Amino acid sequence: MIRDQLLAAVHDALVHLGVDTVPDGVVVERPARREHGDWSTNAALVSAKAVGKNPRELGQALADHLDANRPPHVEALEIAGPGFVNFRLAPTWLHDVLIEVIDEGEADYGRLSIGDGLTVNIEFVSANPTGPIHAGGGRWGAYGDSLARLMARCGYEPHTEFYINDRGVQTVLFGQSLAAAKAGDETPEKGYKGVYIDDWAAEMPDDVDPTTWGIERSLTDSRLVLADMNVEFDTWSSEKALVEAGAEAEVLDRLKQSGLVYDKDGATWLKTSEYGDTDDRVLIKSDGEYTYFTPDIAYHLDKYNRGDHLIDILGADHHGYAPRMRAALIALGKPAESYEVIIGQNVKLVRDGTEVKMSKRAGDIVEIRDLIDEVGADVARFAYLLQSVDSPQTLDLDLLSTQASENPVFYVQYANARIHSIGREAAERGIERSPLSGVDLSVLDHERELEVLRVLSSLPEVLEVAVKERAPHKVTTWVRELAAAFHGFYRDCPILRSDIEPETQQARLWLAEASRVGLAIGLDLLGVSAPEHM
RNA sequence: GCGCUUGUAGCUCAAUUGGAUAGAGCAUCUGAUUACGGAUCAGAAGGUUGGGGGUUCGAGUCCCUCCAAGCGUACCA
Repeated sequence: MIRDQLLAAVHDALVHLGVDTVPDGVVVERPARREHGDWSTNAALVSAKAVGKNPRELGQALADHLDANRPPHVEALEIAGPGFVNFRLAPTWLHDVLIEVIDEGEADYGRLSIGDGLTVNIEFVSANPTGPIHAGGGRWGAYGDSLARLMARCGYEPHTEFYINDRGVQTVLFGQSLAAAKAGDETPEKGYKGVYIDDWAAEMPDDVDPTTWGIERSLTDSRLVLADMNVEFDTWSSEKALVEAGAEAEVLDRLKQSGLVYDKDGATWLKTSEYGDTDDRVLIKSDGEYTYFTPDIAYHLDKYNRGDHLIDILGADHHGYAPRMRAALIALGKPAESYEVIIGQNVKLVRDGTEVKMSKRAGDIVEIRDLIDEVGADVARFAYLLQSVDSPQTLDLDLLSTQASENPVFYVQYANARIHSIGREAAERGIERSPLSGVDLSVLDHERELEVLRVLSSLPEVLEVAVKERAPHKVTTWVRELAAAFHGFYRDCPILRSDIEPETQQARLWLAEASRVGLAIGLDLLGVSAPEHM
């Protein structure tokens, strides 16, 4: 890749100029501003101190040396600002990008190997099976699924899981609430209320265990709505099954071997404070029951059977949970860095200008189902992935539905539809793309054309940063940029118009095809469809 | 009180993880269509990056300190 070639040239030049050990901070990057060239290096700024020169002086020497030994495509070099060396490249480097995109195609362009085959277990959503998933939970579905897709493209082997808390106090209460609703009795103390309880109770047959039936009803609902969002899990893990297989006792034994288990006040504790937790935690309550924590440790241990690296995606309301789980896993001999927790900030839902507080028990929830039915899966999913999970998200339900047609997702999908429209129109006129190897790409020199290629060229870098930072929203940003570049190209560079030279037409047809490939890759990573018509 | 996270344009959010003049969308205003889909394109306006201090060639980004918001601080799950 061009970037590596430039970096290698910079390294050589630095060594030639007496910088024996090139600092790690030396990079080749894309300048923020076009007038600063196509690529730029901070080498002189970072290395100046080591050789006792001022940055501009070193930068000039660097530029001179690189000018005398030009890397491929480089047309001009200049020194700017505090000592940046800027590379100006001939458009040929972008024509090479087009060839690369077409050759590698949807399946392989931007595919990276940085994951090196590491198996990663990603758990997300894991909403309690005591009701429908609310619109806030949809964020984790969209995020987790896209993260898995992103990791798969970057050389990891992700395995996605949904943990089902299908036993314990809450599930019993849920069953009781269903039974009460069916019998027309009052909701039990701290029980579950809401329209869905009444609806489900009405569906419930007479001769079933309400808890078991209710959990299954809830899971069916969750599976369907997640599938509608294009979110699929490789494994649905049942807490109940784990417990019935004796996993708690087993994990307790293993924990005891760490010497960190002790009894106090009639309860059994794990000394999680040994590994960074603020307090020790209870494994077995004084009434003899396991806490939620114990089977969950067993579950996390179990997940290592399906991944060498664990990722938990948790809402901010569960962030306090991470230190104790990490401590427990360390106690079990797992490397601290093999357990990763991603804390996502919660979603705030606004309707009629006021926040909707969500609680399953109070029955006041906005279901993800409602959101999808109202705005569509693509709009919902794109909206979730529009921003970083580090920042709290405000979803204005009114805005999302009334502005559905102005949603950025349509802007991107429209670009795709236009490309397909060109294809249809070309077919109708009997115009075909001739083999790329015979097409003269040098005619692609319009700024609009080059901009499309520039955006396409950045995909590998975007994916690298996105996967390292667990930030699929960067893919969203990129795909919007690509759509913008394409719309600009489409507007200013006609392809099928009768006065367009055949050479130009061929090159532009291929450019459109490369754009299609880029959009397809980006939208697929986001789990959003790429319709051919709109 | 303590801990985690966040604070960027009127609104919703970006910003190549320390780079050059902080960018998009929406909303507002102004332009563009004998065209392959106008769900488009171009432009204007909008900012003391919550306040203050520090680190260095260089800070929205790192450190300290205030301010504000969200979340957490169970022998609940």
